[in-house]
Amino acid sequence: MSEEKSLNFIEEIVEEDLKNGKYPSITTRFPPEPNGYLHIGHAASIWLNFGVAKRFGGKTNLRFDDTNPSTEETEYVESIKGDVRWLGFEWANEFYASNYFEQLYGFAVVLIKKGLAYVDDSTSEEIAAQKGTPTSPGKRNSFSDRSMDENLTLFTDMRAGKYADGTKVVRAKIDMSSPNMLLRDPIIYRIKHAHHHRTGDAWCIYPMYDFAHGQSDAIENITHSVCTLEFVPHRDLYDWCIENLGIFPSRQYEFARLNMTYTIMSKRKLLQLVNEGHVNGWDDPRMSTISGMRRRGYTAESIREFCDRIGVAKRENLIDVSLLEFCVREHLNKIALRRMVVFDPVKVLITNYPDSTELLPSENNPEDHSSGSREIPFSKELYIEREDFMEVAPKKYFRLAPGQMVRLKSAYIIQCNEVVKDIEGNITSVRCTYIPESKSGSDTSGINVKGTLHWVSVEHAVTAEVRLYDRLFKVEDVGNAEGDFKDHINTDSLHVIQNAYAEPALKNDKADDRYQFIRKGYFHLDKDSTNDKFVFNRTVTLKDTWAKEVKKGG
RNA sequence: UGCCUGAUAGUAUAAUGGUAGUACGACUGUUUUUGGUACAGUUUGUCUUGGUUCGAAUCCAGGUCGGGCAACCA
Repeated sequence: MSEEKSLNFIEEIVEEDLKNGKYPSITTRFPPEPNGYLHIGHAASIWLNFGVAKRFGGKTNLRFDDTNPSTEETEYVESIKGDVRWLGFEWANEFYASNYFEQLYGFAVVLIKKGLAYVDDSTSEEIAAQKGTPTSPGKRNSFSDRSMDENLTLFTDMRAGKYADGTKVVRAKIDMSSPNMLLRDPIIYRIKHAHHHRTGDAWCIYPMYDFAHGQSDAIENITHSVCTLEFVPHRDLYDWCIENLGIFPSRQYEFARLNMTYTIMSKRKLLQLVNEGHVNGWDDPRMSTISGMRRRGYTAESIREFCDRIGVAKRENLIDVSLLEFCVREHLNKIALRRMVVFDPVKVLITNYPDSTELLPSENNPEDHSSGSREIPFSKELYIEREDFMEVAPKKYFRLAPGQMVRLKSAYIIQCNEVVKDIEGNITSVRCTYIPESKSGSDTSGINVKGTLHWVSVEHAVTAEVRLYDRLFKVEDVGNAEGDFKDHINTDSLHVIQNAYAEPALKNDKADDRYQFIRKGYFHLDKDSTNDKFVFNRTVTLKDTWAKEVKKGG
């Protein structure tokens, strides 16, 4: 399969560790904080963590890093589980850092007893000031001299709820002059009288990330703890805790997080878009969330393929969103059912066609003959796309124009004879004649035309709402653009067509189907659809070389 | 001013002292009842200066540029 494909640097480390017998088998984990919905960047992390374990016969835990009760909610836990499953991954265990609160508390006691932690009554401003700066060392305060017994008592009282938020913290006693700021006696426990989504009000002190993550890894015997580059400076502290606690030696490795053009990859900013109404919820099809992409019609397979193609490395990157679009087109091309839908209609009257209806067969997917075919009603009154007719056509325009011939997909060749306009000069319909011998499948006309158009019979058309999406931001590198990221929002990212005209076959299709509206793009039924109203989201357009040609021309 | 970290076509990623390759993009062309798909081809790269070596993207030294580090966030 992908056996010849070279290993990424994480996989190389794993292969080496396995070969050396450092571990008999490996365990990884995906550790989201349940404070928001997962986005495409998380998908890359999920793919990495689950993928590496799978490739080397190991397992992966799903662990919720829920050590900050004020931002976390059960709703997020549920959405995260749904997203991971939808992406196609199965976790060996579902764990929560909050499961370990008692053990973590015990670890802090161990540190206090070893003289490696103390209770500090300073304010956060004082603590920050005493830390020094990256270029000048910090200074310990007098609280660091408290006796072990006093620290133990104070810590017990903190847990018992005797103190208000912010009045005391526990700090690890490491090195106030370390060049690594994180080692300057970092805070490991703080007081928070807040309701936790799992432990309720059982606790009023909560461990900090740095005192929870590595220990949780160790408790679960995680061999390779993979995280993003911003945690590199945390690794010293991660190792310090493991070493001084004498627990399972999990190791942390870092890779560069995914950045994508025209996209934000920050839960905080995504939350802002939701809360301030710039989008309609976390699963708005314009969002880079997994749920948004799913609703838009992306397939899990195409997202996995994308992750596979972008690879894993340590250098900062900005991946072109067009690669993601390529991946989804590639997959959808193979599975999507072809349908004809006219967005902006112009009426075509075939003057020499009888007043009757004929059923014409058409393939559901030329890439997959097993998908069969359907029958499309054809009659003398049709809709075609307004942009497929021009009264005065440029040279390379292969579509309908006075005197010009085109093929109607799966039907006949027609020729335009006359343009009908209203008093204001707007084109209201086009009068054509058809070539009876040119019927698809039994064409004896000998005529070759360059253009093929999609169409819908007026009498048989069903209407549907179609939602067309554009990128949410106007600048490539939103994360590094000048000013507030909201200044760069594309206010024209949603275009709704209330009444598109679709061939009747669309009525019978199942909600989970993927469609290609011929010449228009890939579409997916939206959850807003009802029994009498269809709503389709455009997942992605087709590649459009004609549009490019037009742009070049003028 | 300190520490950590990175640098290969436009964008990603491979080559782990021995032919700089792949994908996407861009550009040509062929096929096509989707200006889609498929197929063929073209295009563009080792940050820099030295050093080690028969041989350096790879090892060493200096420089340049980018990212990160002083939350009771994760």
